[in-house]
Amino acid sequence: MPIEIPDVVIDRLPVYARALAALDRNGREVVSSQELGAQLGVTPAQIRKDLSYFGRFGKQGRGYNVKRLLEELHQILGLDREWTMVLVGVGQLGRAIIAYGGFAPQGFRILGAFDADSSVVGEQIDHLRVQHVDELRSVLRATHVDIGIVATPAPVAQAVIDALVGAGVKAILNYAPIAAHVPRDVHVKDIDPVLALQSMTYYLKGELPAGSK
Amino acid sequence: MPIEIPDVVIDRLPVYARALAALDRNGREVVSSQELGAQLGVTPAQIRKDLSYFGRFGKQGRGYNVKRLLEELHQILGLDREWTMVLVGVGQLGRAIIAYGGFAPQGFRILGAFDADSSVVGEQIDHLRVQHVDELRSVLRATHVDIGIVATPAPVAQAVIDALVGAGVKAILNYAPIAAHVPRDVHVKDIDPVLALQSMTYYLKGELPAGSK
DNA sequence: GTATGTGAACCACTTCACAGCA
DNA sequence: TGCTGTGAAGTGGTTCACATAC
Repeated sequence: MPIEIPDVVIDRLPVYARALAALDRNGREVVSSQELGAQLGVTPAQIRKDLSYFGRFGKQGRGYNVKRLLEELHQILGLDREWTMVLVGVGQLGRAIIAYGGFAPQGFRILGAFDADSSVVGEQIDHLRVQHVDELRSVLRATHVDIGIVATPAPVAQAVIDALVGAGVKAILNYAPIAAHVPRDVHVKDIDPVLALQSMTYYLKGELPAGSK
Repeated sequence: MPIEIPDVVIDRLPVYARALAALDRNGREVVSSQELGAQLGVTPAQIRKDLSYFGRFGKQGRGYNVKRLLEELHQILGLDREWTMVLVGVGQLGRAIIAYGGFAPQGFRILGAFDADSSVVGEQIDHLRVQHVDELRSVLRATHVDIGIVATPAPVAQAVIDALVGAGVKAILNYAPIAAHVPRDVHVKDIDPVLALQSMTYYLKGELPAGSK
């Protein structure tokens, strides 16, 4: 029984994987935790400790084989297969998410798009035809979907999340500005640039205006 | 000399503020840490302790005055004024960011948009005319800008960040999939939905397919 | 010589639990 | 009585430092 692995560790693994993929593209064959850490702004010990939860991937005196470690991380994270998603909320934000080219190359595929506004339903956006949100349940019953993306206005977001969870979806990527309520076995990650800005301003407050020396 | 306030605390304050704003819109006058915590999935003690770094805003036996606490948080976070931003990278993502309606109501204003692609320069997007990235420095010298938004492809993101930092910008909202290198007095928040997805898959890996009961 | 893997020490944040006040 | 504010205790994650292996 492996001991419990901290969530923060899991959150860092994709960052390591991303850096290793870049090194690999550059033809790099080996990295030390030292060098990887410098590149990522993480201590070498952090990296070694994180990896040690999952195995012994390095060679003393040498470092880590880039390709090998990248494959291991993909396996650990489940990135060695494709994941399916549905998007709910086809406003400006939803359209941008559909158009976003960053998901597919990483194996995340949007299978369906849903909206409550019947003037949007039926519209073709990229490769998707927008369906009415009432059909969400039956679509989820018919098709295997791993992840729900929520890009609705705040007031309806919780209801949408309830519907997704009710249909068995265990992971939510939440763009709506609410604190989602989900059962403990459902995973939620929030994407909220406004919150990110609003915490940075705390530190800016004390500063001199930008540009002044 | 106030003792050092943990960054995690600062990150939570905007979340509290958002919830308080919602309560206020609903006409709610008072909340207890208990209730606010239940709403946000945070322990009441957490909330009280976080707030205690900044003052004593509650009344024993009653709770917190919603309006009052919201104002205090705005003040603490510096949200009682407007913040100016520039966007670099006017691709699909950059356009979506410009079109995004969530910044302005919170006091975050995009003053300029920049791109290296001369076929994009001059284009009018929303209220902005795209400028060449070479003009970034002179614009930043002429205009006070608090925050830089980076929405470029990964390979040029660090150079753009260097330019922003070189011009005195102390906060970066980074949408590019890189680990930014900045001096210690510059603040960076990353927005990366792919990383969010890639850590959730770790937990999904073990699960049964969605929808199976 | 060099860099990993890891128990132990350390540090930071969270939670407890209760005194104090409305 | 009810809920805040807060030292003290507890917990969990990070860093250290060194034995180990290449």
